[in-house]
Amino acid sequence: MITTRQSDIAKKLNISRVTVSKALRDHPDISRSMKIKVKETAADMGYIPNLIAKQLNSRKTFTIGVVIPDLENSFFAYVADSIIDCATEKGYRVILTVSREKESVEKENIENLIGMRVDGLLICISQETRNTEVFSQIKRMNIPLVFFDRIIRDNDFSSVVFNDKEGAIEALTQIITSGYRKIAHFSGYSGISIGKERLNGYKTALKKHNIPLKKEWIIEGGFEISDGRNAMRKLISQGEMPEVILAVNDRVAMGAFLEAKKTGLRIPSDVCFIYYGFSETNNISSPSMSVINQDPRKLGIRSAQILLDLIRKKTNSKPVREILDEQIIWNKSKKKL
Amino acid sequence: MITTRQSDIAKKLNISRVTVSKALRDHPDISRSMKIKVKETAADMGYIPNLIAKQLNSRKTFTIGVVIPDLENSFFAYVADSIIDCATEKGYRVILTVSREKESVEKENIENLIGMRVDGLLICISQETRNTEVFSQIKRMNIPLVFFDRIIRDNDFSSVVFNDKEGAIEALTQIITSGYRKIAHFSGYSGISIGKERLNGYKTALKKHNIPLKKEWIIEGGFEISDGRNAMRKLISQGEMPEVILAVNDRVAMGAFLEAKKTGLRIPSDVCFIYYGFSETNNISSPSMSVINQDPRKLGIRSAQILLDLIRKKTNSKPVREILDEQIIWNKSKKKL
DNA sequence: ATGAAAGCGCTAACAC
DNA sequence: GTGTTAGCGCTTTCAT
Repeated sequence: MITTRQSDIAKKLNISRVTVSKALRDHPDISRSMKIKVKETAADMGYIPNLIAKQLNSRKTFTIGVVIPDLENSFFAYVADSIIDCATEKGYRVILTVSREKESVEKENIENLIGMRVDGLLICISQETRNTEVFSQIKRMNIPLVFFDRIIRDNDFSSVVFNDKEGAIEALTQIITSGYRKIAHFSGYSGISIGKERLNGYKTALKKHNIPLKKEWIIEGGFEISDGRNAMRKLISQGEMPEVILAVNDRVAMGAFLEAKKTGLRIPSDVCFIYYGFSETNNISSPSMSVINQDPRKLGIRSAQILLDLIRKKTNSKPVREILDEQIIWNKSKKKL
Repeated sequence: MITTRQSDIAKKLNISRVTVSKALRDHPDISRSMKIKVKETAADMGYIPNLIAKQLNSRKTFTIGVVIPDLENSFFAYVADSIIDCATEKGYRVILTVSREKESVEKENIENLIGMRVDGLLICISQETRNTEVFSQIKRMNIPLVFFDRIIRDNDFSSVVFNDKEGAIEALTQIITSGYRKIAHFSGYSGISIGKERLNGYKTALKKHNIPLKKEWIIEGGFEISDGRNAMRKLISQGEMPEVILAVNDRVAMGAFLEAKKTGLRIPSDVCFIYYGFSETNNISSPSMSVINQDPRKLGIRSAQILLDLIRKKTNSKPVREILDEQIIWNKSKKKL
């Protein structure tokens, strides 16, 4: 790679490299005419400042490091997009890393980002993550960090998450007061926080309205389309069908939806769906399903804002814990739900 | 931010910083016992090497810069994901920037990445991009660059693109030989390369089978869902309906599909759809549409591979121009198409 | 086997 | 106004 340095400009103009440095940064020391001369030659020579060198002595990189579990998941793609948007607007770059839901990869990514001396970290932990040693080190090193969407317990970092439990309670309350009482839940794994909270919301809502839990109607599995299909098959094989199915995420809902259609069930008259997700994933299912909408852009933007405030010390060191509300988007066919 | 430096380790052990540097890198100069001692204290002190400093004097960053038009577009999200995957595997980081289809933002991003002295660039130009001055500079600076998905004409950079024209010809030929002759095209803008090439393929395919072009059946517009809806409305208002519609991308197809359903058209018996896109976008439309499948992962991986080969001089400087084939995924309801 | 000196490209502090 | 000196954290000679 061929680059022009300040010293090259200095040599060409027969002046000191410091003069060049100052002139380029509009330092008041330098005369107007000299500034113009320097800037013109810099442009002529295609000078592009070496940020690495700048960073080394300012100990600021204007870069934030992001760790997400998976970019193919469009929820996270939207989050990443809005983080980049927000960061870029404020003059920060983004190094994006993907953990593939593996704790070990996550750890590598984080250490790598710290090695790059990013000014702050935005992390959504993997489903596997148990060991919190890395995070203690981050605390010790005093690196600004904001967890988003998923959090580790017992920490004093800032975080931004959705109000999972409340979402289910609100949605199911409305459904129940509309007269439905036969409600099943495809819950993913209740091992990870997201699964647990949503299941928790489901149970709480039913209890609140004195609807007894039916164990067969809480079907665990995974978080993928195939898991939704399996859950639906299992449900159908059991005989009695619910009127409403609450799915833990969009992919499970999709799988269940497709399987239901395949089996000849009419939607929404035989059974209808509501799921945790975000509106953009629901574009083409027909008839459309209802959504407990968790807006990824809101999540990304708030996380980035909080981190940047932390970096710029606009916040005192007390951790900010933000809980975002979801909106419920009802299926357009108002007949059902 | 509190960091441990090599000099801190040196001080603690009462040895020179150079010894520390060498010990950490397993330099043959240093004795086994000293290496162990140094590494242990480094670990104890939570030492994480400063890559910025390393980069400054090696003039290698092990970082590649990526510019994409939009991460909310799941096609590009998949591309980005696979680029990150491929780069990470080979020990490279990725700085991801988004141009939002704006030429000016794209230029800023590129200059920023060069400022960061990335080892190479992976660029998908915005729809607006006309001025190629930045790219000439990149050439002058001798920075490895690979264009993907969209290219600028008359350049000697490497590139990876899909065989747009050929895709339409192959798909339409099969459709025509199955007996269909009434085929419309929702073409986006024919101003940008992608629109032009696909339109070109459509025209060529019809000509090849002696089907006269109907101007009213080539409907321009944009590339979004709303544009698909508009195109469909326009088509319907014109009276005569085609049997098959070739859409320029998934969003246009989606809009057209939804509008057709809304109007009461039966799919696929009244009209059916085939579009440029990738299979994951077609999960839930029902009945499903056919796809001229352009696999974003293939695109991302090949681009990254070519760039990394370029960076590591495995390729001589001759530009590599790769054209990827698409696979046609037919609608499952074999009745139509 | 260990260390002193010099330098990567830039900037802050201090002369002249 | 302009230039000199020193240093950011690390590595690469080259002495000892």
